[in-house]
Amino acid sequence: MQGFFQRFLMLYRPLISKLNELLDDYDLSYSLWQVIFYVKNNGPSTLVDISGHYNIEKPTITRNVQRLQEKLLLEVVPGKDKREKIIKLTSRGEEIYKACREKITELEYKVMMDITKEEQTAAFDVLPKIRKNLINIEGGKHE
Amino acid sequence: MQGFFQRFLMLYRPLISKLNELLDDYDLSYSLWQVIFYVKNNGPSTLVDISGHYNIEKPTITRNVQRLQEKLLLEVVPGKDKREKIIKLTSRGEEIYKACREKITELEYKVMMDITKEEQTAAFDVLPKIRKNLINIEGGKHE
DNA sequence: AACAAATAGTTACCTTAGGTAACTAATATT
DNA sequence: AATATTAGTTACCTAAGGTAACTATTTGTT
Repeated sequence: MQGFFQRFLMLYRPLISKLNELLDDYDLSYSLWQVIFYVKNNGPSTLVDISGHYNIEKPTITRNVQRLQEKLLLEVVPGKDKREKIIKLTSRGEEIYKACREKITELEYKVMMDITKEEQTAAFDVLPKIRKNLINIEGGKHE
Repeated sequence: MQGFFQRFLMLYRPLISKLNELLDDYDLSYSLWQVIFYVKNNGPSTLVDISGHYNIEKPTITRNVQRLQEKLLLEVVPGKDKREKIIKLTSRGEEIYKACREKITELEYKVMMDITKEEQTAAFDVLPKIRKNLINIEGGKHE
């Protein structure tokens, strides 16, 4: 399947910029959206949870959480373990989540219009498999 | 097909970092590789060709071409139209291309091992369709 | 209980990959 | 000939991420 990565990566830039454009209406970017998305779908979380899930370093998440706090979309409460901070959506955060979720789903729908259900499903299933394989190979760094 | 973008973007970071790791052995990064790849597959090209193909602004391509020239992988000759510069692979560039191409194909193979031929093909075909749809929607900027 | 090791989060600073505005030189258009 | 467009460049900016080194708390170990 030579050329798969090429095709994959040719989609990345148009997609991320379309999403950023869409999210810009809510004063967000995809990297901020990811945090909201995680907290919405996994419940109140720590920084380490989010960092681990996306494989993004803690300082980056710290910054993004801080920015979302300033926008009043997240609130942070101390955990029982006093080192931890528990990150939650505010009600404003919930609203924005819903609005963005709808817009994104709508875009997903539009962009898939002319693609058969079977192909959609295949692609949908393939992506996480590739990811898993890639991560398993990846002895590169963590040895 | 809600969640497709999410799955897509969860693959991006591991993939690009794996590729950068691989290309680092040849003192390249994916953004430099893209230029080599284009010139190899489309023949001697101008900066505008490359910029247009990847939808990346000219200054970025200028820089990447300059870096590849320093590495002696590309050479640049003036075009008939004297505004243009024609960008070609050097023989060293051809060699590096071949070596990287092999490594990348090998990785593509590994990462697809446990995926049926049908699913592979479906995913392979779907990606450019989505890209096309996305770009057609995208009145966002160029109006 | 006391102390060493690990963990959560932060701060300061760096890197990569890209973009914008404004320019020069050359070619096309009127 | 004068004007507009195009190819490429330069200087400067931005977004998104990383690393190293730090503090404050747990957790484990003796």
